[in-house]
Amino acid sequence: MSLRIYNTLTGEKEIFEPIVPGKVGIYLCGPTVYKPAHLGHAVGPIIFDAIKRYLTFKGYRVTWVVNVTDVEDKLMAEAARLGTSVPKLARELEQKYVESMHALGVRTIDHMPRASEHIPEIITQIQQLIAKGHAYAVEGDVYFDVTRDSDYGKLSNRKPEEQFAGTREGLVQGNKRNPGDFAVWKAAKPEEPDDVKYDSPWGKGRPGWHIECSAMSMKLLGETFDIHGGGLDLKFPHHENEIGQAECATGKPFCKIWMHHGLTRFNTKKISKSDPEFEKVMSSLQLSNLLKAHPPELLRFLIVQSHYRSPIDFSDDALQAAKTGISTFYRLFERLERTTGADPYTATDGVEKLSDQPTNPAIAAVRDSILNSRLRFLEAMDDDFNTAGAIGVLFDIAGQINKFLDAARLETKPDEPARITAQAAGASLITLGRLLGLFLEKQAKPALADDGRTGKLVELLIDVRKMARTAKQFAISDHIRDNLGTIGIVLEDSQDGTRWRVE
RNA sequence: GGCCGCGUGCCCGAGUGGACUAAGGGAGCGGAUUGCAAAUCCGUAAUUCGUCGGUUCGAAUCCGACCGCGGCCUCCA
Repeated sequence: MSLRIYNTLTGEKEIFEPIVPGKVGIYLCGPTVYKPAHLGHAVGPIIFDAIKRYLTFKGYRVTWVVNVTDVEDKLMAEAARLGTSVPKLARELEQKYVESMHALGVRTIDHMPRASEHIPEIITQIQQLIAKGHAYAVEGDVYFDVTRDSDYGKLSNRKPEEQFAGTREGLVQGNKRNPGDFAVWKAAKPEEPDDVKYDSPWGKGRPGWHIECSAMSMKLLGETFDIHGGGLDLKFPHHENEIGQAECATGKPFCKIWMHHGLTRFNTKKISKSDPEFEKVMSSLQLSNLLKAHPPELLRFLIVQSHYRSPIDFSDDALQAAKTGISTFYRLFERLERTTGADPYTATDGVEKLSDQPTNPAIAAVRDSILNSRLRFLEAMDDDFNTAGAIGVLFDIAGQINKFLDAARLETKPDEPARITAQAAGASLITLGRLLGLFLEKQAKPALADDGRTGKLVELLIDVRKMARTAKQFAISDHIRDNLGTIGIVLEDSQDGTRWRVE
């Protein structure tokens, strides 16, 4: 089965064939670092991290680039408002962004180029555009001429001449030849700070919003590369303009596949900067706040649980449901460690490594069933990175392992072949999950904050409760369990004794 | 006004012409297990995929109309 990817450019799922066999170049539009990142900013990185993991698993050598736009009008305004400088603000927010991404398991980015460090490349590209008649300079500004680009609009299916008649408010014409033209270079104004004024053939100024992506992607990935991604809201104008600039400058196709992910919604609405509720909603959706309130893996799970092209409705209910769901895996991993004596997070050999030698039917059944699920997982991923379908398979596997463990009773009945099977099954599950960036490392279990004595006290209570149960003094035993429950200590009785955990 | 997308059980969410007698999760209910719970396992819900038509031997899947929701049209991940 071959990998198919939905390409916005053609509107179809296409069989993926890299430009250079065995190698894949990916560019994802990263943040403009002028405000703290919110949940929506994590969607692209999370799904592309999973995409890179999967492509790497399939044997491709992948180079993944995420830009940082650190010279831009909004940044200047925000820096002025905060009484700080643009570079200082940009570095601060970039640092926070990188930390958040790392916490979320996004660890496969190869390059994070900054716009401010690619001014020469940007200027070169603008010069190419001017030389070929695709851009023109007016009073220190340089504009891209959309009328000189015959297939401008092919990504978003727009024709510039038809575009502006019914638009909400007429476009500002200014010095532009056509209303649809856009700036590739902006002249500096005298009152602007010196650290955002760059020398250029057109005087001091700074790049327009789209040009940094064309310049940096081509520098790192070549003039034509495989995959360009970003949020659906960037399709027009940002990506359309990138294509225009890049292809007019080089005369070559810019990017083969365009992938756009869905937007995060809150109260069934997109988180939009023009929303009057924006600021209020923002603080609750700010990544740094969310990451303080919830395990990062939960947020990742929530995002990867729906298909990347669908919008994600974020709510406390959704978060709670995801939390309950993912705990199925955590419980299973604990159970595996308990019953096999091996930490599934460090295991490597999955069930596919178990021999086909005739063995007992239960072992053969769980092995075959997991092997089959593994295939379904890969099929889902091959179908336009259907992470939602893939997670469904993960739940199936967890059920299969639990069932096997229920039957094998390893807690009370040592059985080496069954133990090895359980261990391998767990490794298979974790390995597949890691293709989605899940189960990267063991979750810190909620624990009692103390010097160890409280734990001993809990053990003592469990011991007393056991005496009560033996004597059928259930009022006493239930009193102990119920009241420990109210302070977040959950008791679970089983054949091999009573376990407790903190919630 | 133009362009694009979506509408699947109580909720979320896969599936996009025949292997669908429509994954999976959450909630609910029933059962196994348990002294009772918890955890785990098993079972249970859409004769139906917004509505109405059409194409087809066959449609949740393709086409058309309509209804509803959302996105973009130079702030956006």
